[in-house]
Amino acid sequence: MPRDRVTAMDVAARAGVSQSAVSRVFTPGGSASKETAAKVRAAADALGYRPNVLARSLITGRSRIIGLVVAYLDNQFYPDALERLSAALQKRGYHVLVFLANNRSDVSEMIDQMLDHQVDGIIAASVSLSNQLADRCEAAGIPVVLFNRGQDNWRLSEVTSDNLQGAAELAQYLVAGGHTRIAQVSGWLGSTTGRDRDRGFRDGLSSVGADLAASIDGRYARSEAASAARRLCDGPHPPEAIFCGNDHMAFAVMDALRFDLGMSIPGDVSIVGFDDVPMAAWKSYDLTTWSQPARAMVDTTVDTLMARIDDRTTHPKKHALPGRLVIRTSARGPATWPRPDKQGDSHARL
Amino acid sequence: MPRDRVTAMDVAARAGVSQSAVSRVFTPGGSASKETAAKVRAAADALGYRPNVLARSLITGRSRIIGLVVAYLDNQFYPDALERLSAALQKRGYHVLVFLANNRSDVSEMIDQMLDHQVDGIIAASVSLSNQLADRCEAAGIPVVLFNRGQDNWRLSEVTSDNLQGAAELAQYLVAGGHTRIAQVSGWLGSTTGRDRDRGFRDGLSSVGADLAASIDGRYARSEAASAARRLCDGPHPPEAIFCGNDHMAFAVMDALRFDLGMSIPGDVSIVGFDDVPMAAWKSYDLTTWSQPARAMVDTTVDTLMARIDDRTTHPKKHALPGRLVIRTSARGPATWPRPDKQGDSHARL
DNA sequence: CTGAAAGCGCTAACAT
DNA sequence: ATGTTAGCGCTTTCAG
Repeated sequence: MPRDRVTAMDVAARAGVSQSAVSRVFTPGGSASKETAAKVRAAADALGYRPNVLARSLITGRSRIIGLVVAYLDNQFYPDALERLSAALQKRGYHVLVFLANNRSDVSEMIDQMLDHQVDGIIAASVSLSNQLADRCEAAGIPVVLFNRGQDNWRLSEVTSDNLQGAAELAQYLVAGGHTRIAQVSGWLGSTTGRDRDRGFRDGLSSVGADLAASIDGRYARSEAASAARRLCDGPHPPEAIFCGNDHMAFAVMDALRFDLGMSIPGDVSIVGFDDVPMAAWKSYDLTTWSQPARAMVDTTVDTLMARIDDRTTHPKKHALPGRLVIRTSARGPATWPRPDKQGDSHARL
Repeated sequence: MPRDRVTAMDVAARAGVSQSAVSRVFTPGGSASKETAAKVRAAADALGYRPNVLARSLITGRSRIIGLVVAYLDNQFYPDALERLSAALQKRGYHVLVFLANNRSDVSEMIDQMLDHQVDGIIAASVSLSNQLADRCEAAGIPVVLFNRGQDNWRLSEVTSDNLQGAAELAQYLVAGGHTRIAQVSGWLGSTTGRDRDRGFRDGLSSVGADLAASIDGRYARSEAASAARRLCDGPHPPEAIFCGNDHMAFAVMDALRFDLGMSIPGDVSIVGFDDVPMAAWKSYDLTTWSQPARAMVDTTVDTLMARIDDRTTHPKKHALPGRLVIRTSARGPATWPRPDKQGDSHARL
């Protein structure tokens, strides 16, 4: 029944001031005398008044809402990122309108709906935008930042970790660990992260005179990764090590090898992943992996977005943040790491 | 630069009709002749017009936004639920404003902000609302439904699974499997789900003449569950079986027992969980558990919410949906299950 | 500092 | 079926 919200008008009447006075008191930059403010506040409290954000947004043209598209939530990296993003945004007074682009649901449609809702900015996690879509956002003056996904598009900001470097170091680590036949269950090669990690891994191998024995695209999916692993290892010459394009697939690979093929890890085969999701530290997997700096990635994403919201002339920027190798027990490794010369390098950079 | 959105006015001018004609064409129930509609559509397309949802909501008083509060996302049950809820809501033309009540961040604050945004309804997953908060929502005329959490509050709708029944059947299953010393790492006893499962499990044991050897509150947290498991099993008389208040804790318990205490599952001890999250089927855990009907819970939640949005006089309702035992290998079980008499029962009910 | 007045972009009577 | 006229609840000139 109570469809009668209390409005600024009601408060004004009770406080004996004009409605615009009420508005001023509730507007950050508003100028009002101490007395007026006090009267208004009292009346507002008594009535339980809260400004209608919709009306405010309609005028100011800023909704303080950020649209967030996420592709999937079964890879623990994303719930984790979502949690952090939401917290960071909330701290800055923004709210999050989420869209899950699960299967083949139309990202284009979602972007349109976000635009309809006058979002102040858009974060696309692990989904890519067509040029056309990017245009539409730009036309609407809405900044977009890609999270954990790149794009050959100068209009869009993006935040990733240094996938090339990470995959390369994993490759070197495996070689240093004495592995010869090395295979890969790559991330989806249709995505920039998948391609970059693939590229980085191959380059890393060549940099130490090794090369890739076999590679199958696991498409970041558990079932595909599992079957890839079985195909890779069920032959006469199974690999000694497998690099997985992300942790999520690495878990599937480990399960398949251990329980379907009865192999031991790292006894029969070493496994490394990419991301360092919380589960990678669970003893059942204890996965050696590359840690993507989730916290820094989120902070950078939010900073970048805010900068562009506050100043539309700011240019889009691409960030590739540094990660680090996290050594656990799923892969046989060298006695010491980082290798001495590397150590020197990183000192030199300080 | 393009801060100049195209409005219904622009479209009207170009189409040579009134602005309200434009509105009618874009309003579901609007009456407009085929010709007008065509002209308007053409003009709108040419201009790239899309109605401003904010302005619309301001008038209609309905934002088509649902506020969703989630406590944590590290338990896979919730990302999963979020994904389903978001999809179900989207299908009905609603959007989701998410709030993560991670630590002790104020749920009250979040509810207020949702109210400020004129959400049409609120879903609270795994968080409880004080009576005061419930009042505030009711005063604003916003229906609330609790997901996977109950409350002694007649004003709030709630959707859970039949926690009592589920925990009871798990208890009976363990006893039938020949376990004598049975312990529990309970869900957080400060929550209704935690208490119901605890109650159900104890009742289930007594129903077959058994009782609980030990119980520690794991508070739905991984680390607490792990240490509880160690305390439970590190003594002279370790239990033969442990019931965990949810799968998330069960994984922690299994890891702790296997890797810290070197125990075998189910050789040394049987473990059962509650939820049947996707990970429970992973071979590393292969957890016997109670399947909460996530899909049905989500559908019921959305239906309930929609019903109350469309008709404010609808009374809040409490639903406890049926789940089912999922037998895997983490617990020693009886040769056959369901027990014959049970079988008869369920047939009788058809 | 404060009130009056003009909208933000749209929907919903109300006439025609 | 369509145009005209009021607003939704608020911010923001503009006078004073």
